[in-house]
Parts: sequence; C-alpha cells; structure tokens
Amino acid sequence: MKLTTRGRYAVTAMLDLAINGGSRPVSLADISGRQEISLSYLEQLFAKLRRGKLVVSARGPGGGYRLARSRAEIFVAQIIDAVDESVDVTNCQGKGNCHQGETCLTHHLWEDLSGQIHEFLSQISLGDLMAKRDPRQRSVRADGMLQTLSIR
Amino acid sequence: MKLTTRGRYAVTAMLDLAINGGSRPVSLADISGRQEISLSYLEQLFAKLRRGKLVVSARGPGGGYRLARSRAEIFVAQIIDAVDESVDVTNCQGKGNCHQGETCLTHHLWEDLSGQIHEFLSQISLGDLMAKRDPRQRSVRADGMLQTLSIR
DNA sequence: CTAATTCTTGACTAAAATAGTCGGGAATAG
DNA sequence: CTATTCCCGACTATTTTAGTCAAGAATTAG
Repeated sequence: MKLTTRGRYAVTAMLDLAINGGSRPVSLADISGRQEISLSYLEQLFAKLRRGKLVVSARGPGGGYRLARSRAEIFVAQIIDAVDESVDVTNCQGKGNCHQGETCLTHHLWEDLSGQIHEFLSQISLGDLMAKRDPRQRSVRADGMLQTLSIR
Repeated sequence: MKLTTRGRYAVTAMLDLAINGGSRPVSLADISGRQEISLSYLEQLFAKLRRGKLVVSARGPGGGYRLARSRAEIFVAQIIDAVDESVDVTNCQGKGNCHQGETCLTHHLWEDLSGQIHEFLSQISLGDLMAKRDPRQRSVRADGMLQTLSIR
C-alpha cells in the first residue's frame, strides 16, 4: 500500500464524480475546473480508473464519466490500487535466501501493517465519505458481517 | 497523511531497532547490513527520527541508536510524521475563497479520511507489530480506553 | 451531414521527491 | 592515540509526479 498525492487526486476526482454525477455523465473539464487538477493529468488518471473498472465513459457532447457502480460499492482502496500500482516491498522475493534473517522478519511485519491499512481503506466507500453523518462512526467488516464501531 | 517508501524505510529501521536493540545501542551500520538500506540514507532518516524524539544516540565505539521510550509507546504514525513532513492538501487554505464550492467539500472529505488513516496508525505501536501473537487481533482506542477488536 | 464536444492515446517535458554519495567533523570508548 | 560511530552539509543520479502537446475516434446536437 502506498499513499501518494496521485492517489489523493484520484480519490478527490472520484468524490467529485460521486457528488456531481447524477443521471448524466460528468466531463473531465468540469472536474478539472472544480478541483483545480490539470485536464491532461485527469485524463491519465481516468484512463487507469477505467481500466480498473471503476468508471465508465461516454464520448461526444454531453458525455463524460460516471461511476461504474453505486457509491456504496466503490471503496477507497480500489481507487488507490487502480492509479498507484503497488511496489514490491521485499528484497528477497520468496527466493528463500536471507532465511531466518531479521530482514525477512521486519519485511514481513511491514507487509502485515500494509495489509491492515489496505483492509482499512477497503471498508470506506465513496458513499461513506459522502454520508459522513457522524464522522465518529465507522463500519468495520468482521467475519463477513458489518459491525458498527464508534471511535473516539 | 502520506505513505511513501521513505516512511516504509523508517518504520522498517525502527522495527529493526526494536527487535535488535536490547540494553546496548544498535549502530546504523548493523541496520544497514540487515535491512539493505544505504548507510548514508539511514543517517538522514535517523537525523529526523532523533529530532522527532523517537530515538536517542550514543557516539563512539559501541555506540549507536536506541529507542527513546518503550516499544509500546512508539506508534507508527509518529515515525511516519517524523520523516515525511506532511503536505498541505487544500488549495484555498482557510482563505474563505471558493466558499461553498465543491472544491472545499471534497478537500474536506479527503482531510477527514486522511485524519482517519492517521488515527489508525496512531493506534499501532512497535510493540504491537512485534507481538503479533494473533495477526487477526488488533487493539482500537475508543473513548480513551483500549478495546480489543477481532477483525476478519 | 456537419460541427462541436468529449474521450483516447502516445510521446514528450519540467519539476519535485527520493535515494544515494561524498567528505569532513565531533564525541567517545578502549 | 585511535578506531568507531554519530553528525552535518553539500552534492548528484534516478524516479516519480504532474503537466503539455498533438492527433485521432466516437458521438451528439442541430
């Protein structure tokens, strides 16, 4: 898991789409104007988001992009994964060298943490962010069920 | 909140320190060897970690670094904050322009999410990562108390 | 049909961040 | 004294980020 400015742009743009996209598509020019992200850069991002099946496009006048599914079914982790191809963290990729070394241990611990962050962001949908009724409430997936946990 | 390779290096190095640091300090040369991070780069990272009061140093032969406090009192968010100075996300920094605009809305939502990630990483200590008795158990701070939540 | 709109693609570029290098110091243990 | 280790600043190479440009394809409005 990586969390860069590009990922932030992507989430921001998708949020804009979720907010401003009703029945009709939203053009990149509109998003560019509202979010102050260069149009060409948005084009690059949306190419990846489209490949990631998160948005669908419509060309021609009145065209643009719309979410590929409902706000509740698009999660932050998916957006970031789509635009930020993940890096390999280990330097002994299953090669089995550095066996029992501290190297493997810390790398494993990091991967574990990274996985937890990913899991965390997999629980937050665009709909959750928009709803935001009570920011101190968050839903946590546990054993397949959704369990509401109030934090802070 | 940003999560880059630099932050990963820092957390990895701090984990190494937590694991290999007993009573005596650990030299950067040792960490460099184990984690395959260049010595000079580690020096830069540890300069920041020291300024962030996360480690203390000891010069001379047998010297090195040790954690500034116990493993249980050093949290991942603190490490990342120390080495990855955060960026400002908004483009209308409280100036009040773009009032009521969609721009402010999405930025606010992003900041909110970013804060949640930060809060999440503020709950995980080096000790937690090391303990890792059952990776499916994680502690979540709620209302000042620690509440154990089993996930997945 | 025509023209304007909008996505689509690829190549290129500027700027910033990342990762690493180098060389000289200062403290300190043995 | 001397080897070790942190400390510091300047410098550099590489990669990533962000943006530009240009040509083209699909589609809709009129």
